[in-house]
Amino acid sequence: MRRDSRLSRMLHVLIHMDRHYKRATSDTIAQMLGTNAVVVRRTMAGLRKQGYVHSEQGHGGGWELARALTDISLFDVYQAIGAPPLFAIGPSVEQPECLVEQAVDARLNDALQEAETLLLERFRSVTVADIAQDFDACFAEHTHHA
Amino acid sequence: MRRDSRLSRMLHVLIHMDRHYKRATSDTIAQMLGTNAVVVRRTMAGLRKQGYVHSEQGHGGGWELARALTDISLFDVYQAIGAPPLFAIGPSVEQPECLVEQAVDARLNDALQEAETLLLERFRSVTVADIAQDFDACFAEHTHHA
DNA sequence: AATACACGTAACCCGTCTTGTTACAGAAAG
DNA sequence: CTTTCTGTAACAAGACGGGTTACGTGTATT
Repeated sequence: MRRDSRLSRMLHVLIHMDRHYKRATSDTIAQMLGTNAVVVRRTMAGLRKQGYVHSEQGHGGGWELARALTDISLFDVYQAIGAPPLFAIGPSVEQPECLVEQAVDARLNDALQEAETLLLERFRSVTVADIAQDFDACFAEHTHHA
Repeated sequence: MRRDSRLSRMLHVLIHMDRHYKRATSDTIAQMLGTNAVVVRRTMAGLRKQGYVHSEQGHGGGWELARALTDISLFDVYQAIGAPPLFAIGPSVEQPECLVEQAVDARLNDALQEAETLLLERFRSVTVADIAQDFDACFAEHTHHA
């Protein structure tokens, strides 16, 4: 396990759910993602809390979209999974006493902050529907050549 | 231990070495960084291989700068420690078969790539000497008010 | 020569975090 | 009342940075 793949996975599943004519069970979704049902429930819990998806218990239950993909941005999904840390590098301690270390961390945090702002800005400006469109275009291309 | 702090630590120590009139031992450096001598040697090994610092064994030995801080950028140091992964998030698999997943990962990688480019650009444009100057300014300010 | 000092490196453990897995309780449909 | 679901808790696995011990090697001092 290297990098947190929850964002990627949730985007992936949201698009599949949009294409799925009926409720999808955690098991069905797990097979799509190549993982397991418990992981799906665990990760989707955040999306449910934010009202992006809805789950029904019992026989015939499962998951379904509660909002249009046009109303869900990558940022929304990122927030819904708990806004995990974006960067794998950073300063060593929170409040260093050493002034040299403070100067180092200030510069480092500046650069990281800039990158984070840009990244989250991109996340905000892209909806899951945009990605679904990318897929549609790619799929059309794919079948056209086949 | 959350985020990789090697870059921060190496920048920190390079500035201290520039201020240090003589060779610094791994133990001395370890105390500055709040860590231990073996970790220092391990991490500094990368800087030595790139020729940014030089180490001398035996009695009276230790570490010294092999280049001016003006000639070492944050990017150089980042590379020297092995260019560890910058991001803590990312796609789930390398080459997904699912076209939906491919579309998701493409968008995600686009955004990550943009952020990485920006970050490394900042790293390239800042020298360790720049940070040392920040410290000097801050230190002057500090003693002035005291 | 002997000793003390300091780097070089391998080996191992620990803490943290994501992910996978098992187990079990609750709810809804047949 | 059994089957099919979700909802959680609990725990193991794997990865990775960092801390620690141990031991080898080179160098100056005595």
